[in-house]
Amino acid sequence: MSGRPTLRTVAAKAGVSHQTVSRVVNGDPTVTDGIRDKVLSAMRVLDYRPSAGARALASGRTEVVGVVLPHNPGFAFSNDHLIRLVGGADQELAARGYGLLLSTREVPDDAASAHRRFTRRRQVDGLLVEAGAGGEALPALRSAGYPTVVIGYTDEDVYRVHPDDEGGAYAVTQHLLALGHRRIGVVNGPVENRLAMAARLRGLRRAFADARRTIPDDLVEHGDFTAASGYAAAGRLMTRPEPPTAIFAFNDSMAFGAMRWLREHGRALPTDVSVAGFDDTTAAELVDPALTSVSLHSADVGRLAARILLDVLDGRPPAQRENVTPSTLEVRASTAPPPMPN
Amino acid sequence: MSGRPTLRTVAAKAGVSHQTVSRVVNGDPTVTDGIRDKVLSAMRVLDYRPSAGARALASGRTEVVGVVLPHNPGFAFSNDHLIRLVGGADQELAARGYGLLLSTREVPDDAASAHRRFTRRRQVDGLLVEAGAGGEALPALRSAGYPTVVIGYTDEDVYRVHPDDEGGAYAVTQHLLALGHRRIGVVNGPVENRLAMAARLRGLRRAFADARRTIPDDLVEHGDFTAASGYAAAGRLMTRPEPPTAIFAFNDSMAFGAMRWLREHGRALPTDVSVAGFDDTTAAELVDPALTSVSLHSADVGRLAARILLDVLDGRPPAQRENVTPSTLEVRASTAPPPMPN
DNA sequence: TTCCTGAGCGCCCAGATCAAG
DNA sequence: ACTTGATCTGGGCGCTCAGGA
Repeated sequence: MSGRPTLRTVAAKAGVSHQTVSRVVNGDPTVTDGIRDKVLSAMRVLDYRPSAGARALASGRTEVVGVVLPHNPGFAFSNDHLIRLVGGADQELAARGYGLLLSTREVPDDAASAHRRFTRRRQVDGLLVEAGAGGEALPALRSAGYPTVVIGYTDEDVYRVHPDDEGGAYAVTQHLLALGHRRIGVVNGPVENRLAMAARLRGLRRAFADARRTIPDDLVEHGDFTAASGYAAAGRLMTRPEPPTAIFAFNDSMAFGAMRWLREHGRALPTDVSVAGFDDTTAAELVDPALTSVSLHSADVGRLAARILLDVLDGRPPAQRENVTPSTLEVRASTAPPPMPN
Repeated sequence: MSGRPTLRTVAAKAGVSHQTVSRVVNGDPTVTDGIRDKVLSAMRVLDYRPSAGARALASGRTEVVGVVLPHNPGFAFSNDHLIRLVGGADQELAARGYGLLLSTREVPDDAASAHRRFTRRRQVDGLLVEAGAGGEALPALRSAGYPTVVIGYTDEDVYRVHPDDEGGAYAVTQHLLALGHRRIGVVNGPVENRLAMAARLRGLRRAFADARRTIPDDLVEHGDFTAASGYAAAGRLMTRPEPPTAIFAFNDSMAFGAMRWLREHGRALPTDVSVAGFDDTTAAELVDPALTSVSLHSADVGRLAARILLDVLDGRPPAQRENVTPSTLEVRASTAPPPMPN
């Protein structure tokens, strides 16, 4: 006597069997129109709502996917990226009637905790895992039989989706070369993201090669994605005997740090030195000069990852494991031709 | 023959009844130690995992709460705020064994859609709703019997949690007054957020009153939380006969817009004009000069909202409907004493 | 074809049972 | 024989699926 109507309550009211009501609820096309109307109006009158729990129990599917995100404030991934990722995934999942069970994870912590929250209770049909949040747990997930799509880069042989980091870096480099820059300083990212960083370096090298220019190999510095590390890297680059005329930082935060170093040391932006970033965070267009950066279109990444997972769940797995979404160069005021040598 | 072990499988292996296994799983203290050990080892050997669906069906509770967020890129709420909110809520929910089902919502859209995704299928025990994402649907939710906690401001008589906007605005104003500013221009936010904006105005007025200063009532402009509107508002403020010496924008984006206007019109920051914002987004410390702003400690807001919802679900509802989390002033380089009149 | 019937899915709850004090 | 505490038994939560009418 919980009060809520069930399939059978509705069936009794509509004068049909519970199974017929089930067919109506699930949009079975073999239901006669007259019966369907009767059932629908009974459902409306009783304010019937199906029970996800009962359905999950009987069918073995929950129609919910788990999303595992890293959650380490101010490090590695921008909040902009994460929230757009989730928004895109949610949009795609909602369109197909799926729910999104979220688990954030403090990144240095017990390895498998976030996934286990889902899989230990069998509340999800599959998983979307941000690479930084749990690449190391993938074998366990696979053996547990959970279809998984990784968002980002991984060595594991799983479905994965990532933005076109190589293409983005290519576009930045090409843009800087076209402006006339020859000595381009690079602020590389941390080893935790070595696969994404490798892709960006490939794009950089390819752009130099296509322009038939030799890449100055003494101009790569490392940072850890924080503004402070970008500041320090800019200092190291600019105090070399032959400093660069442009700095390409592998994320926006480091680019902002580099801009700060340059301003504090009397360089005019962008006339003395150009700066470009990566990720196109909201801050990029708010700083002065606005930062040229690569937009990853994070919502598209989330959408595609969700679509692939749903396709796998529907039994039509995509042909390729690795899927790439386009990224685009956003040219803003922070990049300009290098100063004339005189 | 799905393969997965059930309570009864474990029971058979351990030589006890299924109900005893259930008691072990649920931590019933009346289980004898010897039996508990036998059951636990059987569970381990069989890799038993409880089925959330079956449990939900039998108990009527899902141990999942729904979180409804607005999702309108670049407007009204910063991504920083949202993601920290969710992170805090998730942390609290996870600690009590609850899951977090997320639904993002494009804000101008069909009113109740996001909540209905949860409630129509009865997959959640309660809801956390961002005020901007669904205040208008609250009566419907309440009548449907879903315990709900609103994050933000609302006129409805529901549990709600919001940061101390009034205190934050008080702190900013007091800070500016202490620096010597008398004419403080205000860039107010949009009417959609009128309750939060009213709280900030109260803080502003109280600070003037406590300092025994009269508030210049001709220095309030409106914006819509975008940088462009902050830019325009700054223009209107600074071209008055007696322009302000400081601008207090009711969010960071508008503050950035104001900074841009000031720079483009030859004002030195902060020596000619001070600027303060609200929300303390990541961009605040990346711009130059770094922006003085009010930190809302969004994760704390999310945590408290989750805790209140869980308390309601546990049958021990808090005494008060309205709950406020502290916000703090982050003083940075964008605020300084006004120029000496000469 | 369209609809119906019956048997579970894996769990929780209530009441029955059984060992001890 | 009469509590008290630990364990067991049966029924049913609301749905889907297979097979029959």
